[in-house]
Amino acid sequence: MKLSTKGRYGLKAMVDLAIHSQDKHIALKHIAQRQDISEHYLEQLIAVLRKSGLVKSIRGAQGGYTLALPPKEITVGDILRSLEGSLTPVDCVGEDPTSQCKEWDFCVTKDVWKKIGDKINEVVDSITLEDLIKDYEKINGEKEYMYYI
Amino acid sequence: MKLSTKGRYGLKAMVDLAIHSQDKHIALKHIAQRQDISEHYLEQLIAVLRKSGLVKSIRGAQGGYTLALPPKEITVGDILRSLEGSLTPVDCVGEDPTSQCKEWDFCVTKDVWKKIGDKINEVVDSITLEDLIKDYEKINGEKEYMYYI
DNA sequence: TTAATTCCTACTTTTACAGTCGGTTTTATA
DNA sequence: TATAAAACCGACTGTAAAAGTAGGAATTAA
Repeated sequence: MKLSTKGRYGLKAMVDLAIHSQDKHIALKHIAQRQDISEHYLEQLIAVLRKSGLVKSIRGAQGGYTLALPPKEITVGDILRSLEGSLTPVDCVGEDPTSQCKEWDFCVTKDVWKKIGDKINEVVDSITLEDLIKDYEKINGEKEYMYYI
Repeated sequence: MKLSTKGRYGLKAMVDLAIHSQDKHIALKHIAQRQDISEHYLEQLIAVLRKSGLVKSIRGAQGGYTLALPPKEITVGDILRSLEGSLTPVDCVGEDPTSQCKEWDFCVTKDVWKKIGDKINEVVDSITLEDLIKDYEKINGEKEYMYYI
C-alpha cells in the first residue's frame, strides 16, 4: 500500500516548478538536479503530467516547463491520480466500471475499500500546490539556497 | 497505491472465519475453497495472522482456525497492518523512526503523506469484524448457500 | 493406525518498478 | 546559418516484491 516513486517524484517536481517557474520556463535538468531525480526518468513522468494538462512545455534552447494552471488550481490529487492512476486501494472501487467483480452486489469488503478510497481522495483534493508553496516559505523563510521539498 | 492480495485475501479470510467459526474451528481448506484462494498461499497469510495474535489454531485431525478475539475486538486495521505493514503511503511517515529522511525538517510533502496515512488508519481502525458480519447478514439474509465476502 | 489437519522451508514464476540508452526534433542565439 | 540547448520518443534492462508451488514433518481425533 505504498505510493511508487512516480507519485513521490512527480509531486516534488510539481512543487519545485510551482516555486521556481513563476512566469518563466524551467529546464528539466534543473528540477532533476535540485530534487535529486534521474533526469531521464523524470522526463517520462513529466511527459505524463504534460499529457494530463498539468504542465506546459517550450521546446528548443532556453525552453523548459511551467505549470499549465495557477498553483491554486492544481491539487495534489490531480498530480497523484495522473501518475498513479486511481488512488483507491483496490481496482474494483475505482473509476473503471469494468473492473467490478461479478459478486459486487454481495461483497462486504468493497465498502471498506470504498471508504478508504473516498478519504484518500478527500485529502489529496483538498491540498493545492499553493498550499504547499506557503508551507515551503514558512519552513524555509528567505534562505535562497534551500531547495529541498 | 494498491493493496496487495495479502491484505485482500487476509480480510476475506478473517470475515469468513468470523461468520463460520462461532465457537468451533474451521479447516483452512474450507476457507480457501469458499473464498477461492490458493490453499498453500492462504496458509502463509494465516500464519502471519496467527503470529499477530488475531487467530488461534488447533493442529491435527478436526483441527482448524478460529478468531483469537471476539469479532468486535478485531478491526480491519489490525488485519491489514499485520499483513501489509504500515498503511502510510510512504515509509518516512510510518511507525519506524529510522526511515525518516535527513531533510525531514524541511520537507513539505511529508505533511501530505502524513494526512493520507492518518485518514487511512482512521477508517480501518473504525471498522470491526462485527460490523462486517452485520453487513454480510443484511446483504445475504438467510441464504445459507451464499458465501461470498 | 490412519487420515486429516496444521506447520515449515525452500523454490519458481510473473509482474511492476525504476531506471538506462540512444537517439530525433525543435528553437534561441552567437 | 551553424551550434548548442533543450524537449520529445521508443525500446531495452536489471531488480525486487508479489503471488503462488511443492514437498514434507509434526500433531491429533477417530
